[in-house]
Amino acid sequence: MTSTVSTAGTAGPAGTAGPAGATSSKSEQAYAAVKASILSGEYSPGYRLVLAKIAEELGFSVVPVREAIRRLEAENLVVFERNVGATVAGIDPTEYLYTMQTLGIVEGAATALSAPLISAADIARARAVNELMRECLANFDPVRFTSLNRDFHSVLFEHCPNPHILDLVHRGWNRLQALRSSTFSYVPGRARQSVEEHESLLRLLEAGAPADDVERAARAHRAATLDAYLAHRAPSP
Amino acid sequence: MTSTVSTAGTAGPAGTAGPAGATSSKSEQAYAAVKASILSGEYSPGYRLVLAKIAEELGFSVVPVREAIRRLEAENLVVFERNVGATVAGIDPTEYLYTMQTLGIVEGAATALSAPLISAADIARARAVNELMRECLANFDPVRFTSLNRDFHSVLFEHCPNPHILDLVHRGWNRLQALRSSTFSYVPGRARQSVEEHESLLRLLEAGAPADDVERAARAHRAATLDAYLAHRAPSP
DNA sequence: GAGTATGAAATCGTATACGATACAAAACTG
DNA sequence: CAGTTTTGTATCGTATACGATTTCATACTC
Repeated sequence: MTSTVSTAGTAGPAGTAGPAGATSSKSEQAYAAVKASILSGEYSPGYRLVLAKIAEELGFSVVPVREAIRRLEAENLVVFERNVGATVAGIDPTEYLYTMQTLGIVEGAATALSAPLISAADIARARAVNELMRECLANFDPVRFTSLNRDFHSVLFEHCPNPHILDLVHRGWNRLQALRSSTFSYVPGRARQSVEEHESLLRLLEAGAPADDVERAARAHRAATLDAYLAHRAPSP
Repeated sequence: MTSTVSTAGTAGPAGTAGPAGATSSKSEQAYAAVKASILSGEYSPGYRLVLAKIAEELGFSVVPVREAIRRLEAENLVVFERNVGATVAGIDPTEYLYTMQTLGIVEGAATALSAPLISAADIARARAVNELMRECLANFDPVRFTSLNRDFHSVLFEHCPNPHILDLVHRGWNRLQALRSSTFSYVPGRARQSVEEHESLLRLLEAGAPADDVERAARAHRAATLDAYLAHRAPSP
């Protein structure tokens, strides 16, 4: 591998095209950079993404940056307005509802499809994460709690054999992460209940429950979070 | 009326869809034009999309065309290869499986969410379409059958109040349409069975069945099509 | 003659340039 | 002084240009 290309090598060009090996294009890099900034929170919701500015920061021209941003738009991480500009997708209760509902559906399916492929080691791993979440409850650490929450669920759906579904799940999680929905949807009593539901889910998986049951449970888990948020916020018109 | 294209499915950026006649940007136009060509079958799977050529045809420069194509790539309607070019997404049994499975999930959910909003008139409309499909069976008209099939299901999920889910459903259908999966998945006995399942679905809706039942039925309907295809093709390794 | 270097053509990726649009502030008018 | 017009600036949208990469055909070596 290390051997540089140099002259045409006899080495079979067969399918190398290593996804990682090939230096990524600038639009790829820009995409990765901006996405990372959004997910990390450096660019918070509402942040104005000025093409020229980002291009300058990265040392690229605006063209690849524009492409990157439109790609992020397709993932609903930024909002683009014609002749005005792009901003990091912001919080909106309705959108939150849509996103949570959609994620509940695709994540439920992904988890159900993963279920038969989850090993005892996976479950142990997830349980360990869940215990750390329990600690966060005591320490009042919602940021870490949210991060661990994603880790927990990742273990449950990561074996999903259908990449399309998996992609949708990741998009949903990314969107929530970009919205920084942690502080937003961190309803007092809910977090504790969530941890308990996680444990139930794990027991269901350990018992080799039918896919249908797993799906229902996973979906209900998310619906409960959504409902808690809605109830928490409903009183005020 | 002939056009089944349904402009939905990933509407313009920022959900504009501005009917106010705001002239769309060239990249919008290019997007719409190329998308239409793919869905209509003018550009079949495997067709090579050369930027300069399309740009010339439309009278634009390559930049907006490139943007349009990358957007279509995000919808899985075209495949882009670095430094090589774009081609219309082709048929691949595995991809077909992934797509059908995913569509089954999101369409099932969309239909279930629509159910309470479907009127008697909607059902009558759907039933009329289904009768036309029955005629196609006699006339051996798989192309029209497939087109009507989309119309039928559109009636059932179009009231879905969650636009994210609706968008995913449209994407799935578009992808199948681009793949021209009709000829591909038109398994002899299956079409007739499909029409009967449609009738069952309508009766379920008329009876005001619980959302869960509707969802299960809609999903099973699609799974049955997929299974028929798999069984039809399975014998040969 | 099989397989490998070499070169030319096609196409993409990105930079730069400029016109178009939108928003805001200043100037004007009654 | 309120409302309207004008002007200015920031930013986007698209065209054009050129270097980079791939691909294919050709010539070459053993």
